[in-house]
Amino acid sequence: MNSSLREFIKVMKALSDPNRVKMIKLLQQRVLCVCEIQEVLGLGQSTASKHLKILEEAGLITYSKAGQWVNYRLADGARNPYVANLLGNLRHWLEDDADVSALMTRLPEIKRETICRS
Amino acid sequence: MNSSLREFIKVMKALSDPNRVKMIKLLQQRVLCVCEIQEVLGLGQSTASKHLKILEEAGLITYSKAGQWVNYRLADGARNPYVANLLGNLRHWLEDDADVSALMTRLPEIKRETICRS
DNA sequence: TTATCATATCGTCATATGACAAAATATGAA
DNA sequence: TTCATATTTTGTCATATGACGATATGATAA
Repeated sequence: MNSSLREFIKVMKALSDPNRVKMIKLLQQRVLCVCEIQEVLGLGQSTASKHLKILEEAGLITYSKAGQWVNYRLADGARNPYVANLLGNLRHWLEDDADVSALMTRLPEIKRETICRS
Repeated sequence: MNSSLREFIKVMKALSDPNRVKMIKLLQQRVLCVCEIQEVLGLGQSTASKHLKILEEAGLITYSKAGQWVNYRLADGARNPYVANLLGNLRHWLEDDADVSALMTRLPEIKRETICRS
């Protein structure tokens, strides 16, 4: 079990940026590729990719390659029960935030086929 | 209820520094004044004070003045149940971290009367 | 008042962070 | 092969963070 302070700090830092928190909230809805996330959040492509890497290194999300796409999804809670608890908390924590709510509303309109070209 | 993304980020940032996390762990044991915290963590006085302010502004701790001393303690969980849950989590999260364990062991030896002069 | 002690704030500096554009990789199609 | 697409990596820059010392504030004691 990995409960070092260093790991804890990594998780907290990962959740210290609004865009990364929004990414977690989005991924709690469904699996997403980088370009979908980039589109919803209005970020540069490299910026989105970098944020996703930070979340992945903190153990909060995982990815799998599917052809030219990289699918990101929430990590399952098996690795660390405290992280699992925190992510569970986060499912409801930001329900009254206007920005986050707006994202949740817009997410169903975001379709990979519309954004990406293949 | 205060569940805005901005408040959430403030909490995460407050917990993104090792010294501040240690302060929370120490305050989970007992009430402490600034000079005790400064001594245990080996920080400069201004640095300790500044970190405590950040924790206070995030709603994680509170303080009360007692003469020339300022007593810091954990905030009760009433303000935000998610924060309360997180702090509860933190009671056991870092049990196997060597640095934190060492602090816990040393804390009983730290007495305000020994450090402060009055 | 003056002196002392505990704490807070300010100024400065080195490092960390987050943004973007540009270049590098990797995959799939022609 | 060549081209286009999706993603990652790299470089640069402005801002944020954390450290300290010096100074300011606030309370107690003489």
